[in-house]
Amino acid sequence: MGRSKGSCMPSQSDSFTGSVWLRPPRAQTGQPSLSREQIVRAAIELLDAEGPAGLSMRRLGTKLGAGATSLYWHVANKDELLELAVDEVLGEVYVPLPGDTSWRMGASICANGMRSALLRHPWVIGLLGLHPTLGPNAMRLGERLVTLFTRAGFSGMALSHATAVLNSHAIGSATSEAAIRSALKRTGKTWKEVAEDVEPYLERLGPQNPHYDKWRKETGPLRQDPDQVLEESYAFGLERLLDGLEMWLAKNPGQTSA
Amino acid sequence: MGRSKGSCMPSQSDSFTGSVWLRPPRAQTGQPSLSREQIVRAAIELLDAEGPAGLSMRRLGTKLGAGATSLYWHVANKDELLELAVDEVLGEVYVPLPGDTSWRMGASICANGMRSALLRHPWVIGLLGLHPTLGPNAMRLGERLVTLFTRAGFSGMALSHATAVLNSHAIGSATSEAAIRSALKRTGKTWKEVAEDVEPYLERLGPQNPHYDKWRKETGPLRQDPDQVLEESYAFGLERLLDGLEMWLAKNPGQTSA
DNA sequence: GAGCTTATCGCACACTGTACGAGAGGGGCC
DNA sequence: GGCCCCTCTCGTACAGTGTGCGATAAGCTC
Repeated sequence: MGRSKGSCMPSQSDSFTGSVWLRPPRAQTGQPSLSREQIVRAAIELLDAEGPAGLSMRRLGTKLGAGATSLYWHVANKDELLELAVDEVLGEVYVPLPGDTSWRMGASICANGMRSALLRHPWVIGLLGLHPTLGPNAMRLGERLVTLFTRAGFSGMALSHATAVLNSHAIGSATSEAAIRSALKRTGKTWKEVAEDVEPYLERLGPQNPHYDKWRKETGPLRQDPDQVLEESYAFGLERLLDGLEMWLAKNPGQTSA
Repeated sequence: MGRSKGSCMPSQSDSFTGSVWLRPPRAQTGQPSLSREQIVRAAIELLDAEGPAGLSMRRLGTKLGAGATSLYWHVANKDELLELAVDEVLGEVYVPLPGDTSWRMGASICANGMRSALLRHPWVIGLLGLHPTLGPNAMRLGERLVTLFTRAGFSGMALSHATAVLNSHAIGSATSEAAIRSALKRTGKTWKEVAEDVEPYLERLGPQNPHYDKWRKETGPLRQDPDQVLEESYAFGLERLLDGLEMWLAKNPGQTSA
């Protein structure tokens, strides 16, 4: 494993980030019993079912009825495979064309889509910080968001910032939510059981964190339904965010140039 | 490797998430030449220097002048070590006590601190989605945030939602930013060189993403200084968010009960 | 047929996390 | 002193990892 010692394959030049997207695809005239798309889809299935640790090239190979190293013909290495998988997941995100709804509704739909895609495939979250995602599906998302926010009245760098903050909210919320869901799944416990487990620990730390402790005892977040709380928390943040963007728009009416 | 087959150490019961925080610490009366804190700090150094792939138990051991398996006395397994490392990093985040500033300024400082801690230690980002972070430093952060937002006028679940959205913004922004910075670092290229590499790819995808393409050519995000753009993008989002929260406060004046 | 390209695969290497059990060293008891 | 026990360190071993390399096979063009 270790740091890559430099690929020796001349056809795969490591331009920016060694990213898949920037090099020409493989020519193809042989007898392909394996295809890149097939590989990526199978990888996603494995990752969904067993998390990041569940994907190994050997397991993926046998799942496809192929030798492990056969995959390396279609995919430069595991990192690249993961990049492809991430973009594939981004392809699931539905973003409405503008005109179908208000920009505010459109932005909500987009963020919701992003959030739920990330929650369907939580392993993506841990990969987002590694490479910039500039696959075709990521680009399509960008296109739709630009369209949406342009119509809304954003332009220039503010446009990019607005789309970025929407994305950040989806990613950040999904991160926190995935952390909780993963713990629930891993332990197989119910929320109530977890709450009971954590209680004594929180009790012990109470004196050091008096305000939190007070809030916890008054509001009792651990008594509530986690699905509802998480959803509500995400939605609350989204609304505040959109309020803030709307406010900015009101104060900065569209100057048509950048 | 594989899924853990259940620890046989009776003193380390796997309650919630198998999390470190919920089990009693080791008794200690021997001749410790190694300590948990020392291990965690060394792990952080390795991770900072070489990223997630740079940390292996063996390397960590030799860095500490110890055998690899000696570490397992102080730390149940690698996952737990990472959990400890994450909390240690969260300990770097400075959150002002309320009264020192307005809640809005306090919240900004907190989010800034979170963001910069994540950017100093980008490997943390990939770990946040795996376990809920409830180490003492995470709790301290929670305490401060609750204090801050309570004074601001939030209460009940809205309080938790408000802190969550602030966190989400910091995490989400840091994720996007870390992705870019990691690519720059990995390739050793300047932003300008990267822009030139990506250009033809974007050009090729232009026809499919006309609005994005138009925006890109008018605004030229790739021509700008990335440090400034990223900082600005984060700050823009934060301001919109705080605006939104302030607006909510104005419309929902503090009912003192939950 | 020859020759070239595309694609698959077995083997090997360096490396991983960590279970296991053997040991060293010190403290408390008789 | 002698004894035991508890804390801590470490060597060895095992199953499993990503992937470089070279040997194949299968199809296309001449």
